[in-house]
Amino acid sequence: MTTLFDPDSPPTNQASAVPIILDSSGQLLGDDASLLDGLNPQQRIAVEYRGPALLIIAGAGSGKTSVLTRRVASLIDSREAWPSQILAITFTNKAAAEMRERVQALLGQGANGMWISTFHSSCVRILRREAEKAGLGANFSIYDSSDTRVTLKRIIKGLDADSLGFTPANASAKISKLKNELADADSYARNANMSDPQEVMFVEIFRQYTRRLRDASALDFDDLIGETVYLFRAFPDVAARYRRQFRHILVDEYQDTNHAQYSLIRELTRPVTAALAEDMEAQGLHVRNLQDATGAIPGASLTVVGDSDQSIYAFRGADIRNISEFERDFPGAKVVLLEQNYRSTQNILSAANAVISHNFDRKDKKLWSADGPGEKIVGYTAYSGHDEAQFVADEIEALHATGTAYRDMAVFYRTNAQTRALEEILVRAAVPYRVVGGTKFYERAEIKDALAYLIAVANPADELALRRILNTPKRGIGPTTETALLSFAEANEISYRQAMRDATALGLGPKVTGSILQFASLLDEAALKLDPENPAGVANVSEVLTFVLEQSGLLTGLRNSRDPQDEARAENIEEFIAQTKDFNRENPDGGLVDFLTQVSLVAAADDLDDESGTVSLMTLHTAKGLEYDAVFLTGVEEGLLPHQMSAGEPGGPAEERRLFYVGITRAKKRLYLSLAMTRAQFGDVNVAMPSRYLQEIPAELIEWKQSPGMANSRGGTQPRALNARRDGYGGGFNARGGGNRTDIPPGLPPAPKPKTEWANRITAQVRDNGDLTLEAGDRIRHVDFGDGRVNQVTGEGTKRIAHVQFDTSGAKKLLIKVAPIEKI
DNA sequence: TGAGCATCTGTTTTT
DNA sequence: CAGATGCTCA
Repeated sequence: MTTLFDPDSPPTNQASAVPIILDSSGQLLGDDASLLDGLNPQQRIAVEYRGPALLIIAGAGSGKTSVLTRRVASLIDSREAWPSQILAITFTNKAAAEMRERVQALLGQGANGMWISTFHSSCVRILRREAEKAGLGANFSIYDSSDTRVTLKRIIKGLDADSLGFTPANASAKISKLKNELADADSYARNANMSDPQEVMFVEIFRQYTRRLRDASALDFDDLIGETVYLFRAFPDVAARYRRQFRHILVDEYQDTNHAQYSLIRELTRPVTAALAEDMEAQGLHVRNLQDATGAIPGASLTVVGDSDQSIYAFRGADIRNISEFERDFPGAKVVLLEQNYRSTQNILSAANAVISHNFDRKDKKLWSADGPGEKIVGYTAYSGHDEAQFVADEIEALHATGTAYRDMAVFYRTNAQTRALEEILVRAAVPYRVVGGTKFYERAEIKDALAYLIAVANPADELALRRILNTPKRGIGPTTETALLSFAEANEISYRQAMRDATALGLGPKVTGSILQFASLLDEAALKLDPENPAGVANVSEVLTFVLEQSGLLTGLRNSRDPQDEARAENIEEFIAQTKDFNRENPDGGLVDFLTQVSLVAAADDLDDESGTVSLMTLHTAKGLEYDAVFLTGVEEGLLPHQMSAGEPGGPAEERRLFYVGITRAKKRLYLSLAMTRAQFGDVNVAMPSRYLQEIPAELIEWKQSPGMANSRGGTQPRALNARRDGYGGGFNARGGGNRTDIPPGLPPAPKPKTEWANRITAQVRDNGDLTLEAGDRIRHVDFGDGRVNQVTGEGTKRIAHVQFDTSGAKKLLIKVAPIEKI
């Protein structure tokens, strides 16, 4: 596509070898001065140091993004590198976009040609470009974890492997782990104990999985990295081209890289032999000014940034040794330590330091701030998850009232399941919020269906996509027909798609045969629209989408359905159409494959919208790299943080502690730690204990609004009476030992349980006060807060909000439509 | 073929 | 509790 390199007079290669501060012309100093503005001495070194390898140990909030962007800007500004010679790897696409923006702002000019992206995006870009050598079509599909699961499920079923204890989940975890170590089925088989039937079976599963993906011309997330490494290893000339191109490689969040990613970086930073350099020169790829005395091209200069205290992705294969042994890996590497924190108050940092110091086996590092102690950390022990949520909602409102914008607040939790209680209460309390990640837009069934149509058009070999939409919308092709097609394809060694075109030969009923043929030609017709030879011109993404939706009747089917949920699904699809139009506008040259790539690689944190005036809810993992004025860290309980599942794993509790540490250090001014004494899980209510990590925070840093002790003491204050109802577990918490959730407080009738009472449904759908109108002066009764007086009503239509002064529970905001209230 | 109902099972974090 | 699976019946 584009040239890999600015052909005219590439700058010198000296950058990677000679530590310079000043260019001979002296120009650097002048321009760089502004780039160094406001940096502390360590940060300056991190920006200015030049050499083959630099490790920046950047504590939380130590301004590493700023350092990284200035470093990139200074490389370009000083003409040590063209933008196209820089490869910067970030953790999320959002971080990449932000970095690009900031570099551009610093340079005041286009920094086009820089590769700033995630590992995965960079690899896709390389693999699509080199598809032929990699043995793939340039239109290869990218399988996400659910695609992997579906594929494995079929394999396991076919092999009857579930009897040996295999599930899609555990098989995919194991395969992923191996791929992160750059192992494949064959290399694994060589070392496996093949007298163990389970091992034999696993090898077979792995083999079939690999085969299916290859047949479908698909790669999973792990393959994207691994295949790129294999590509470089198998084709030294290809590797040489990229080594020649990327003279400066920067990797953020290095502590979370796994072995495959590490290997990729190693491949990219190797020198190019004199012979290969000459080959390139002969092909017109200029190398003269990159060569050293021997004619070789020295390895690219590598900068990595990380903090081993924030390593939280071991479960994904992240190897903390990549960073802890960096100096051994890259002898002569310069190490810079950034410890001064510009984000949080000292109280927050002291808590963070205290917690993390309980991890042994780490280099001691103490974050400090020049900004003073700040507010104390607020602790709260709730009676239940709902009570905790109510505390969060109340505090959010209080902060909002005193001037903190909603967008500057965030609520963190360990597991996605915890959002339920939080959402329910936040909706009722009319707090504008947004769940970051979680069930993502693209994971919705109807969107996956629409996507599968696009994938089937782009990559005819992708059997998975094809089978997903074979009978969506219903066209009378059931499982029987599906398998018939499958065995027909296998018997004749043709693709599934081709089998569909040849459906007449299957001898099925005329009706079914007709639908198959019609479906097949629908897809073929759509594919024709993308053919560059097509005289009508190549269709863009939204045109293709509109075409398949219309022809298949997917959207109209949903619109005409009488299932009320289908209305929302239709809206989602319309939203999806709108997104493809946006994509067309923003990427006039972008084709269908580009769109699908983008969709496959969006991360949870990517869709964070800074402009939105809403509170952000997210997992602790998603929170990495972000910061907020006020942070609510919820569910600080044994079993949740640290999570039960981590207990058995080596290094588990230490990693959970780092997770807690990451959460704490996101907070700039205020930090709230909350826990619940009982938590509803899987329909059960369990008694929870305060997290061990709480005790690691010096007591004087926390001000408990309700301490674990207070909440335990019998008849303790109950400032939030949420536990009063809800099928009984309210008064029952005193009965320790757990499990007795059916305790009915004496005096209450044996709960006839009205059907709308089932709590954990998004309230907006269950409870509906309809046309209930309230005005100032009305008295109301609330299920949890008791009686109160309406002071004011604001908002319109379904978003009307009552501001209520309760007799015993204080002032609250309530979303009238969904709040559990009645007029009295 | 597919809709509707009963049972069972899993229960972390994510590119 | 939610999602998946398996069963029966139209």
